[in-house]
Amino acid sequence: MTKLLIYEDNPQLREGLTMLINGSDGFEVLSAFKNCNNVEDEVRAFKPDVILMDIDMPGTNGIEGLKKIREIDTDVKILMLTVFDDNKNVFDAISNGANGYVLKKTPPARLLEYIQEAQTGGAPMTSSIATQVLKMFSSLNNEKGEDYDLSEREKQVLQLLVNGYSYKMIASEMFIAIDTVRSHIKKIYEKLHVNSKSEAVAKAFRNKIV
Amino acid sequence: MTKLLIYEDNPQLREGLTMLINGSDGFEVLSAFKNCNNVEDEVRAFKPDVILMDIDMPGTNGIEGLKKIREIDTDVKILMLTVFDDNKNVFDAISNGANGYVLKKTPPARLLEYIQEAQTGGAPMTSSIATQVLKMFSSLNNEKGEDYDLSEREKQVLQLLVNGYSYKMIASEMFIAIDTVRSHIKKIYEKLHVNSKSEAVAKAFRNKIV
DNA sequence: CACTACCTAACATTATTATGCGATAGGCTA
DNA sequence: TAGCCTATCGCATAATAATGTTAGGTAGTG
Repeated sequence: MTKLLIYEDNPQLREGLTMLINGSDGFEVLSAFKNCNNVEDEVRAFKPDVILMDIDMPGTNGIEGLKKIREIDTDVKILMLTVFDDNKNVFDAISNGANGYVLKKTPPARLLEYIQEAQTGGAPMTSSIATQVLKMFSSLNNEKGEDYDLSEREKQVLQLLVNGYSYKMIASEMFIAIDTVRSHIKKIYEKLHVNSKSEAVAKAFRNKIV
Repeated sequence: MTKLLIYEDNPQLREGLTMLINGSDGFEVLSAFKNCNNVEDEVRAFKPDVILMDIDMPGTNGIEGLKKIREIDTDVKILMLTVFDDNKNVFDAISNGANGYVLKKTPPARLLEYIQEAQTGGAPMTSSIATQVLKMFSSLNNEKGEDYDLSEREKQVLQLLVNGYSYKMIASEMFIAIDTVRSHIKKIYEKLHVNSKSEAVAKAFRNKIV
């Protein structure tokens, strides 16, 4: 028997969800609340298996509720419910340990499947949400800032600077004179609009040039 | 009519998938291949809507195939098929622009739904895969390296170094003598096991101390 | 061909860093 | 209370880095 708590401010939806779930074999709604103001106490008292959490609620919203719950319980499965596949909320929900994220318009039968999946360790997501997640993921790795038009040689020098090499070491590593290293670095500083090694290194990291 | 290409080395599964999909209204398998050796030409020739791509194939594997396709076509939907929800592959697939990732044991009916979802811009995922993705996501933001036992004051100094401040500037910013700055920095270098500003800055970035 | 960008190199000067040694003072704790 | 850590400051010196200027050779482009 899967035991649930529901947090949803809209009375119709709250009632509807409760009836749907209670009318299904193997599911039981322990209680349903219209806000998260006492979410910690409630979770502690009811010890649910799965929590359905609306994102958009007056007072303590769903993300806040999620955080509060995760402070006292890292095991209970939390399924976020939302009307929109809004980028910011998806990100916040995920980074705060939500187990799934589904749109409210999900058909009842599918919703029950999702609850089941969440309980057994899955991470059910409406596919439009999943798209958001994938986009965030790939953008995380591909966000390269400007590359400042560094020439090949300049990039090599910068890379060595980042690795902590001194001018002397760079010169010997690249088989060029130390004065040439100076020239390159001067050019790099101009292009990056900096005027010290550490600034250049910092900029290299921030813009993922390295 | 959704037009598909299939890449799958196992003949039984390849035939099975083809028959399943061709036997379903609205779907048509244009062709099925046992490896990705000529994937670019094939995709250009057939112009499919969706590609089913096995991960584990001899020769060019599914991830390589994915990359090759993405070089010539960023629109076609690519659904990765795999036996295991293996962390590394999931990550690679996602960062290279896969549109979905499903286990081979997915029931046929569900697989057809997934294909449909992928075609309409969704990102279908088996929920165990989604769990992987969420874990990766939250770990990305929480991975802090060692903090090297820097004192409060030392962290402040390091932060300013990262911001490109010179000793002089740090001194005036922190209202202390430049020689004190020197002392702090010497201590920081000892703790980080480095011996130059740029190395310290690099280490700060790498270990997310800043 | 003139122009531009890049890589190379040298010389000179000043500024900044790195390092060593020493010292005072406050706070914590065994 | 003695011992330890942190934060503060000073002095001195050697090593590096930053900046300015100049310049030869190569390659590509309008």
